[in-house]
Amino acid sequence: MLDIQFIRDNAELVQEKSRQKGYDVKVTDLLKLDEERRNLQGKIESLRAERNQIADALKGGNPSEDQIKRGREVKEQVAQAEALLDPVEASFLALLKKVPNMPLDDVPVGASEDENVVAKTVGEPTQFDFEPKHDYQLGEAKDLIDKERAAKVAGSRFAYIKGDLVRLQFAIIQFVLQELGDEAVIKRLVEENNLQLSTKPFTPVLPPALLRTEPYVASARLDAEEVTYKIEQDDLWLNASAEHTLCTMYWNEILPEEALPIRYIGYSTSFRREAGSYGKDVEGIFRMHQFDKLEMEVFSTSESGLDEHKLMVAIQEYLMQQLQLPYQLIKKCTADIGKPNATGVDINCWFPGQQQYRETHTADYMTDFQARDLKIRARRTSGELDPVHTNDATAFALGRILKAIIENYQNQDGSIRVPTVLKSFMGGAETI
RNA sequence: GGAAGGGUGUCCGAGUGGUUGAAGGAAACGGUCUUGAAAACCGUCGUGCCGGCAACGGUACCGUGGGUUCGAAUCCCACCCCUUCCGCCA
Repeated sequence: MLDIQFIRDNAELVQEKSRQKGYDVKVTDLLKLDEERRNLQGKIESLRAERNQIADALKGGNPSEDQIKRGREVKEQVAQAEALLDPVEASFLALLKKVPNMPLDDVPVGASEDENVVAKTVGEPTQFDFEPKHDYQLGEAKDLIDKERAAKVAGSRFAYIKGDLVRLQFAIIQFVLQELGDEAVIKRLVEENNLQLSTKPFTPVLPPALLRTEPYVASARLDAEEVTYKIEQDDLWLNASAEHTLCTMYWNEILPEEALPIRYIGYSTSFRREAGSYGKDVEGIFRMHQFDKLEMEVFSTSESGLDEHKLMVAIQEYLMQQLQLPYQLIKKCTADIGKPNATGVDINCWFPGQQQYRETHTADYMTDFQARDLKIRARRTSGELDPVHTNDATAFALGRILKAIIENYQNQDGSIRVPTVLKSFMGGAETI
């Protein structure tokens, strides 16, 4: 959530920026409730002070009938005042939670994803002297993807990924862990982008794939039950991304400033109900109920949060360039960055089967919005406590990136070339 | 699934209904000592909210939510979570 003090001090700005994000919150209503709440709270607190004084005076026991009577009266008054405050407090909190994070000033203002801005295009759409095929055509022909049998067993939007395609996935994982675990790579990207950052490499993490409601809600990421699977029996949700179980890792903790930045590269299977997207992308492995993902998560100080975001985008581009995949860098507009985000970038990779750029990566910078709810704070060397800043970003969503490789690296005979940087992890194989 | 034990501050850990925002220890910070460091010694040291320019004052918080009481970390009820043992299983 946003800092209420910030909202009090910047009511008009908050109203305007919320509107830009498509959240029609009534800031004046919120502030009215805030004032009401503070008034009631003041009254309750002075009544409580009186109650405490009475109790204090009676320390040691043997109170008289009169004293007990007076104590009871004040107690009754406190209860009445609290009963008035409770609903006000509840509506105040509900409204406060509706306020989205403020977009940074350079986020393009737009009403829908159509107004996202292409910041740059790297590489050219892959050229073929034959009609390029889709992932499912190539994958099914070579028995690398079997969705039909998966549908029999698990339903639509599931697949058996097989054979060399599995080896390719593990090659990508190995490659990413190698690059992100290499301080020299991080250092180069930090320097090339003029970032004031530590060169600390990313620590690989295998997080749990399920999480409980309470931390999930606190992460501000459980906004739509349509996208997330719930295990009713056990109050557990299947994570829709490793970021959900990574950002909640330090829930309710105070981290020493010296520990920051904390940089993780998580690997987890991700589950999505895709309830709102019936009929969309039903072919191939672009939009699945289950896919594996390598996800970066960084906890940092407030000063370095934005640079950490830039570093993560630089890493995404670096990885795409290493795989020599053509892509566009998309600056998401206010309507598309999402409620907890201050800024957001997508990478859309070129898919020859569809002849278009489609989203394969996203990078989210939440400033302190997420950490305030998660109560993750940094103990600064000055002794102050400060919510940390959080960033998450896709390294690779394996389903989509496998599809991108299959389609961009296809030969006319249906074989698929192995990207150069992955060959060493594929036993030197040239094609699959 | 069966049984037991626990959730207290940055961490460990004590806590008899009022003198407890909470002993003691560790860590951290400041200092004394030292050529320097360590050790030793002295001091400081929870968080949120409200009010105040501030010093500070008020209030809440001992897993969560209720209850009893003039007064609850402490008593009662419900729930959540963790650990250990047995069973089952990878």
